Amino acid sequence: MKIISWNVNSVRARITNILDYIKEANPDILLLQEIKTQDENFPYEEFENKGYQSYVYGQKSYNGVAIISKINIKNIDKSFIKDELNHSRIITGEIKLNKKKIELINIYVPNGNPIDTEKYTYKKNWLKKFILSIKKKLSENSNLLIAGDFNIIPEEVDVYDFKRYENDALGKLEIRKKFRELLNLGFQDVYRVLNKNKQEYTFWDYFAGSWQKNYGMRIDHFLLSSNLIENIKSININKKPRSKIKPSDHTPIELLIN
DNA sequence: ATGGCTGAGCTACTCAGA
Repeated sequence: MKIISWNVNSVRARITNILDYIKEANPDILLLQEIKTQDENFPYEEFENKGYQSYVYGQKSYNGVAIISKINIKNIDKSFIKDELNHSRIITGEIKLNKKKIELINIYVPNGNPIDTEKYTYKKNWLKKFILSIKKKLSENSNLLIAGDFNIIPEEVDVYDFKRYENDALGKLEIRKKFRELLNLGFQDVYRVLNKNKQEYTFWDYFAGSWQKNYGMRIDHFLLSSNLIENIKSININKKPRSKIKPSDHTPIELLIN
């Protein structure tokens, strides 16, 4: 089973790129973030024509997440946390894999910049609530897959120049500790487990030739419950979509699991 | 490098992103 996570930065502006990518990558499940549209304007038909059903938690202009799937997803939930700003940032659902019931948790964590504003407070509170809900979920189901745009640089190796981000909402120790807190609940950062020291990124700014200079960061992640680690076949950051015309600033991460 | 580039909503310009 191939599960892919991708912050597309508007599903409608990106629809051609996404459909081209699906044709090549052929995912079973595609977890999208930042779809930037309300449910009623979501391009359901374009995905349906390719054999996918869409489960959408949209929002006008900003945020928004969706699960695009060839297989049936059960118990779709859009209220994993109570979001204090009513942002659409989490959609969850269940799949069956080798008799294991796996909960898919697709997230778009707040950016949090600038750090001296309420945006940073919102990010911290959001992560706090999220971790609490994960703890609760773990007491019901120990097979969790959390994927998406975490807006967290886990370690110094995960960004082209850490010094520039140590006082940024993506790289501050306080935020990176939230990531560690999640791992300590019994999760593995799948990319890092399979690539001990590799420096690869999932995001490059549109500005100042960041892509060309490889000024990127690894902020999109797959976290998997430790007891699912034996099921992993591979994980791959696919840089190709970032090199296309009219790209998202993020590129997809592809997980193969059996 | 607190800049610069992109998308949405809207139709001039702001907000948000990271």
